[in-house]
Amino acid sequence: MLRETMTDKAGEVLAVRINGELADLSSELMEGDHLEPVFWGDEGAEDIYRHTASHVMAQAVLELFPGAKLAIGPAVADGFYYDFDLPQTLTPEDLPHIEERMRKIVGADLKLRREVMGREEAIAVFGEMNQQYKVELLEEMESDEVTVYRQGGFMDLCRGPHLASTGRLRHFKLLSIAGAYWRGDEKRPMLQRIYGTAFDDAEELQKYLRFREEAERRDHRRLGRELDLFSFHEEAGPGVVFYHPRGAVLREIIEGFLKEEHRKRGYHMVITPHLFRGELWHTSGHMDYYRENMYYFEKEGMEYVVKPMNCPGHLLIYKTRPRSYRELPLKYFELGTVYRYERSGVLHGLMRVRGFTQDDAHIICAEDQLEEQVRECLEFAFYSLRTFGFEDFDVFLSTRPEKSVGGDELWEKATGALRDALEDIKMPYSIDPGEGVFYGPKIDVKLKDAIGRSWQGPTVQADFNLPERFDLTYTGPDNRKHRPVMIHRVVLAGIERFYGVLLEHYAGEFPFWLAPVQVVVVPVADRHLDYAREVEALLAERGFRVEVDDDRQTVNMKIRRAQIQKVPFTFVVGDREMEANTVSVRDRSGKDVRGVPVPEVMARLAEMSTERRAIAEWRPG
RNA sequence: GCCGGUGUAGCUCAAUGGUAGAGCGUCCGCCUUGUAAGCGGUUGGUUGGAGGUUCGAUUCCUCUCACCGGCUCCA
Repeated sequence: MLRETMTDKAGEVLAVRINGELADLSSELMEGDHLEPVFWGDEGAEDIYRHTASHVMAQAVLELFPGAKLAIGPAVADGFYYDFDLPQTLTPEDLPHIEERMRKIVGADLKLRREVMGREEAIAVFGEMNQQYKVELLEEMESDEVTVYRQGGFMDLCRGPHLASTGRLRHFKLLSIAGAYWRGDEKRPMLQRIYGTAFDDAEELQKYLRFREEAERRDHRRLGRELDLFSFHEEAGPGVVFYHPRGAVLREIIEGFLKEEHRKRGYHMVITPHLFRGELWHTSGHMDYYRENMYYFEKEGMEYVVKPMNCPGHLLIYKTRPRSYRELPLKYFELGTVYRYERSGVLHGLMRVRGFTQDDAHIICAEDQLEEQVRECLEFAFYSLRTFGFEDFDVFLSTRPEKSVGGDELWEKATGALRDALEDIKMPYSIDPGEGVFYGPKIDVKLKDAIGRSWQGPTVQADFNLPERFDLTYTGPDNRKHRPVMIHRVVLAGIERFYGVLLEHYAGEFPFWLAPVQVVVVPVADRHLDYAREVEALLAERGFRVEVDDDRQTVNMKIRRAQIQKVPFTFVVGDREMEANTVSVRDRSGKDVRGVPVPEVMARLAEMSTERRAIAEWRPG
């Protein structure tokens, strides 16, 4: 029946949809069922394909390591994995062997057969096979019937659906081995996870593998070293960043942008200390809800905390005098450096550090101003991200977490305001249940970089709790005291992380306005050095970041060095240029234009710079 | 923090239970250079750290630190 329906493309059909539900190709049909074929590329097809690949891998592992116990093995975003409890530890050298065995299983073209089984029976069967993890899963299941899939001598507890046979699997690759806790719980046994990926199309697999190489090429840790931007030091401890001169320049540009844009929008810049008494953190609730992330110590019998957040400091400033409703919304902005303890295994270059600076602001306003303020924050955030070259975003609304302060009513009010603001600007979003901060719900913006990866970006958090804890008030038009609400928000968020994302986004090839070194002037021979210096001085006077490569090296070598350093423009100056007061402009793409008059060069560069244009090429014009 | 891996010159990487090596870089010469590597020489290491086994350890063992891939957590 199915065969006939699928006609000549039958060989390509991976599964079917019966009345909209994905199902095996071998499913039995009922009268009146609506049937759709599922091809590679259709929604859900990848998951089915990779899930089958994970079964084949499990079979291979079981054959190679007879004592293996199976945990779970789902399809994930870019592939699949399977967790095993093995009598021995795997090494990367094992992967090719497992792959080879997988190919054998694929070659044998084993049918995957679905079978419905009583839960008790399944517990007995898997118990017999010493598959205690499967037994544990079964014991927690609700329904009396479960499904298993068999292929050859291999059997796995599985909901399906699957490909019809192992022979249907075309292109796959095992990628890495990692540790993973049983059910993600660190109190449970550590299992060995094998990651892999699978595609029906060879070209797509190649594309994915190239994507991984590209990601490696863009790795900010590598670029940070190659471009001499920043470093980490074992003797200074992990998770704290040292910015080199060039790296500090880029950071200054980012911070300069932030200061300017905040000023334009009516924020007041403040500066608060890094070390406070513990008392303040008890008032704020951090000591109860954030303690495990904080650095604190005692001196002369007094408890001190290295600030993990900037909010309490800003509230102290608010409280220095009585406030009027006329002052609201009051917006305090700080490039606030905070320190948070992160478990040693989670640190990752600039993306996850222990000391970082946030572009942090706290907006204290009346309740009826909340929604508009949230909206302004979002607009500010999107404007900033676009300026830095990010165009694609995903937005999430995170609701009340388990550990939290404040009553239900406050949480509902705050969550409602965030939702309304999002709907107001017609920004599509999804809900992240329980992912809010302990003092309030939040909006998270994730940004997509040049190769499609998602990164945590701006957050906007509504907070009805801290104003209460700190007893914030303002005098209303009615001459009575009112309780303000506050917004915590960051635009680029942790500057370190944003810096890392930016580096990877551009693969170190920054647009002109962001490049740490914008121009290298290359004199052809010694006699052109003075002229090169003149050009350098002219550019530097206008605020451009320029260097002369005065090394006694060939022009080729000096150009090569500038190119490797990803400097946007190289100006070559020799006899002809010196004579005519011009430079020859070479951009990063390798294009060069000879004999451009210096005034023209200056004007063009100024344009690129002040407009913060996302380019660094010399276009004819 | 946990599981696994890695740690050799500034960088990329060799080597081996018996004197630790290459390329690039550094530095010094020569070359005076026209759009991605000119030539020659020179320098460079307590093999992450501490202990142990051994006649002898960079290699084997223990502890420790950092990093990498994950788990978990987050800006």
